[in-house]
Amino acid sequence: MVETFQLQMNEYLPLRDVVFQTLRQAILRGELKPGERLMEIHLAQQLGVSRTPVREAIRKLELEGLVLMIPRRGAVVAEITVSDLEDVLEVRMALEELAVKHACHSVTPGQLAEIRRLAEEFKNTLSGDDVAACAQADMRFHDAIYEATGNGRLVQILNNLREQMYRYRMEYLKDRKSHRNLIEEHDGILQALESRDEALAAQMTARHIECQKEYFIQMLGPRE
Amino acid sequence: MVETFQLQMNEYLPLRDVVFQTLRQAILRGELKPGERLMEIHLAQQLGVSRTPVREAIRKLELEGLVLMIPRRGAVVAEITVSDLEDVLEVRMALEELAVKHACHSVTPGQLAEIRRLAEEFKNTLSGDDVAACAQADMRFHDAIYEATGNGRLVQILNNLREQMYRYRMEYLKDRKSHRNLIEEHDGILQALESRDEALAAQMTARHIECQKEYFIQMLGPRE
DNA sequence: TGGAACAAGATTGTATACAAAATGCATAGA
DNA sequence: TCTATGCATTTTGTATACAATCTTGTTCCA
Repeated sequence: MVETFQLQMNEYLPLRDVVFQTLRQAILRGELKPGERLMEIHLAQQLGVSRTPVREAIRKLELEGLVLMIPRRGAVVAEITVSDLEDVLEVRMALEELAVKHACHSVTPGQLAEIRRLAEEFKNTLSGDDVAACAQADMRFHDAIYEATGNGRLVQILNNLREQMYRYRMEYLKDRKSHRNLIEEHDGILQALESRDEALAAQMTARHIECQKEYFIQMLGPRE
Repeated sequence: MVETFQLQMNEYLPLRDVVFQTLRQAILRGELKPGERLMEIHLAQQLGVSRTPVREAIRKLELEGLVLMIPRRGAVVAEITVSDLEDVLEVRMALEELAVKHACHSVTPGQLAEIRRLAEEFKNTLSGDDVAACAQADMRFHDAIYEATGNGRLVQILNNLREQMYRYRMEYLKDRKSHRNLIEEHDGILQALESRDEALAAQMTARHIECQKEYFIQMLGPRE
């Protein structure tokens, strides 16, 4: 099985960053599967670069937890167990609640309008078939809320936690049965933000995460 | 000004990891100051290794946000502003509360005994003069609580957030006026855990963080 | 047939080499 | 004196080289 992920050299970026992003996406999207070994020479040849940028990219993936380093054996794509996923979701729940509560009193009218627009945009993508576009739109909606907190560190951690679950979110979005709930949940969060009701916003957000959690666990439970 | 941080090659670890930990500590402890450039050859020579492990270490520091990469100019130690510190503390507050509440119902009697022992040990170190030892003991006390949650991701993030503030915590611990409060706060948390009172535990933890926050802000406020 | 020992190949860890870019200084000209 | 230009130096980005280690497969012996 020969994977073929291409480097996209749009702008001038160091190769290591391009390789990092390429490998990162390949892992998060499941093109590189858990347990698979990342061998430097092979990756380098496939991407048309030398080992050096590949190694540096792997160092970053290592810190992010996406690959596991085994000394003198190299990197393997990290497994994600149900238990890992539950751990991540528990932290995410706490931080998403923090974010939305914070946003309730820090969001500007302009940001609120943007969030409203993004919620609408998300609804529109759901009617289409492009799951990746849905994921993008969903991400932008939530990002707008994160940004409204003005807490850069919170934004960074939440982004990271969300991306840990990219694969599973895609499955969730593919399932049309979840669409109705998603729209309602986003609307709920939006309304809570508009009325600046912290408690309600937290509650809506918690439900939003909880629904995903149940789906993931149901999806993964039987397998492992 | 010639910095002299030595590599400590206790066990067999890849050089890149030794370099990473060495540079990381040097930054967190303030030996490498914000704004300072990290030049590969110099660091390599100083540490007695080649550029390769140094570069790989820098890639990890970059992802962690401890250094800032400027393309074709290299790495500089990231600035930490008061605002950054407040951001970190806000996230930490939420996650410390999550951890202690979780621990309230997941801590085993054995773990509780260990936490009690570590609280005692912390008190003992406070009577001495070794600030680093105090920091260690404090860390172990909190780690034991984190571990009691059984949530590996939460442990990892909390550890990381705590280390972001290493420098400032040291100042806090040096100030003998804070000792009395610290002991009381730890006792409060311990008692809440023993009675498995989630609300009280969260409240005690919040106060613990809040005190540190006030100290840090008071300390840094005038300067920047 | 089973297992241990050894050898060949593959892979990582580290060092070094080389090219491209950025910086800084010196010098020339207005 | 001030500015601009060009050259030398420094530094990064990438590639390659070499050694240490691990894996694997084969052979030999019990």
